[in-house]
Amino acid sequence: VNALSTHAARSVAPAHIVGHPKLSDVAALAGVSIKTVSRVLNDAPNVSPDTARRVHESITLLGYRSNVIARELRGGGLSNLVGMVISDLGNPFYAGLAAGAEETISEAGLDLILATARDDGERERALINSLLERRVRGLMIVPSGSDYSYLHADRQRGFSFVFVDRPAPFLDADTVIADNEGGIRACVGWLQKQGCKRIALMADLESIWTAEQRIAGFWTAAAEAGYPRDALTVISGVHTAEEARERCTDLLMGEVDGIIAANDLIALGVGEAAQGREGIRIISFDDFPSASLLGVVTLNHDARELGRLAAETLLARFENPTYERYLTEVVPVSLRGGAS
Amino acid sequence: VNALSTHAARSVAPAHIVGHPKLSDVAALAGVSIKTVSRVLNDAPNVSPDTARRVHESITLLGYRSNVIARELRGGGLSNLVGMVISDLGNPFYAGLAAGAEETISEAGLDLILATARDDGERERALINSLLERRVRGLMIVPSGSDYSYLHADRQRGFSFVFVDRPAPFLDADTVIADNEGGIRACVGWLQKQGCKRIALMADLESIWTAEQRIAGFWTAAAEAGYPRDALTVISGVHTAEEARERCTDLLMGEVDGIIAANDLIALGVGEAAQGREGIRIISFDDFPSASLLGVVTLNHDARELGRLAAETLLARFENPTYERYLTEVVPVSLRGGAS
DNA sequence: ATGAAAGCGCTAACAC
DNA sequence: GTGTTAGCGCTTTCAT
Repeated sequence: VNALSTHAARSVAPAHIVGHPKLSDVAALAGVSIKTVSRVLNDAPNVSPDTARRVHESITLLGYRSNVIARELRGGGLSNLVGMVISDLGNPFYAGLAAGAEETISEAGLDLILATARDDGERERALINSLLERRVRGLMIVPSGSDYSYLHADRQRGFSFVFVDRPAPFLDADTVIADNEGGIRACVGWLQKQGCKRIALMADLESIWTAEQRIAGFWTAAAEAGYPRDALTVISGVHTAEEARERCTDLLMGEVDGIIAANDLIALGVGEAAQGREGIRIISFDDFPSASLLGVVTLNHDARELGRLAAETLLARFENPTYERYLTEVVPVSLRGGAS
Repeated sequence: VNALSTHAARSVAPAHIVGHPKLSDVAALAGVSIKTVSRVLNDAPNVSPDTARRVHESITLLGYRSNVIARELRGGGLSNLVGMVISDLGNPFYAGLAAGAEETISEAGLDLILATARDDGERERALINSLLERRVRGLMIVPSGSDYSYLHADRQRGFSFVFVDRPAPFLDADTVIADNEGGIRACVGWLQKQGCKRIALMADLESIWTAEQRIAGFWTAAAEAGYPRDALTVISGVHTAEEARERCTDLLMGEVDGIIAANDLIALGVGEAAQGREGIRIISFDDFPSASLLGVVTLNHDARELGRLAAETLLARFENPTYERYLTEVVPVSLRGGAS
């Protein structure tokens, strides 16, 4: 798919030109020069009230709409668009991320342009390039790719990137991630406190950084907690709620008495599969709406909040685009509802 | 909030200029004219292989990125951006709508720019105007406003709009909506078949068109089905799952034995409140992930599908922007899993 | 095979 | 208070 690539729009019918009136049309109708119209539009001083009125009349009469493309070009090239690349809007976690980011971005008077990479590194790269060509003001990315060195020059040049949820391999840039290891440690701790003897982690594709981190964290935390190796199970490569439910039956057959769901989708599947089963504890890394209903305990890992934080980090970076210290914010996560 | 309005970006720090190299920089380095570079970029004929190579080298050396803003301006003004205005990304229904639309739009080689109006008519109007000023190719709107006559001129001019989920008051334009009345009739029918004697509808704010439609449909369908007026309850103004849960306790106290949730959020709240209660049937207009788990039956009202359909309608409209017949597609909804 | 000039719609600098 | 000129980065005539 070459979506979003430079000339991608060719695949769609040629744009029938929409006849927007321009400054000169307004000027002609009002009997003034285009500069005067421009002044009126920008409430610049030195316009006689009478002229201003005439211009305004012509504007509404013609249905004139200022052309941001032209203004931005003239103004030096940077748009007030901010790009965001996520993997999938259908996933509540990423939708929440986008919602939080959009909120903060629009409060700052900027617009968000959203694209979904579907965990496809190739597609993601095309999307990012296209966004860059559109001269967006900055970019928030939930990386799906494996090498971001191609963005080095842009970053050096003062273009602002923030990577969210996962760091960018081979690129030093601002990053906002959750404390995956700490979160998993909290999960393990909670299960242990509940008296679980044999515990399992179910995680997404290991190619996804967060999954890999959480798996690694699980081994470490479980060992530290004193669980013997043969009391531990890890099931990975689970990408949908449906798959989670299916893979879960194996666990439930076994002697596992505690399960950690590494994300919301998995928690949904595991929660459903374990409905009505006694003596099995379930905890989810991500927070999600129907968790309590399913009897699933969660961490306070909130997508919307993460999105807001990412956007704030980007806005902060705008103030100092070429400052060479890139920061990685690690958002702590703990059991929802506070301590213990 | 004047987010997305013409000069909104002023609220953020002035853009430090990101020094993107331009065509002339590449040309200078390669020792050719800018026209030649342009030719290479557009794989135009009549460029000697040797020159092409030199140009390509310069491009990568400088990290040149073509400027879409400039190209679009030159090319006549229409971008390959498609705008979408929804009420809230945090609501799974709208997120699904956006996901479906994004999929279809990006398959057509266009990009989606997403904005959220938060059910605020004022904000929505500002967003739409801003998108229009950015010369997006077309616009998909889930309307929150009460009067769209201000878009009349743009539509006449050949600008493409598609309204989704709700029609646009005072504007004749392409529209994609669900069969709200038919859906509610199916809900009532199902409850009746289950033997429910006293049924209730819980709906969103009546100011929202879909809520109002579903309420009206409820009265009609229930009457047709032979329910006496005093066997019917309507609770409206319920905007979140939390509210739905709270308002539900009243119903559960009463003799109601069948509840229709007019949307997914309400279904979630009602479903939770009714957990473990015997002898009460619940059916939801919207389909949603954990429905079966909650013991909630749903219609096959799928947001993603609706989003795809909206995008397809827009793409079709692009082919014939000034064709004066605007169509309203009413998507039928029925009990999920087929008949009866 | 390559280049010079004009212009997309707008705004900034300087006239008047 | 108002108009003229130039130019943002690019593509499109039209020359050469």
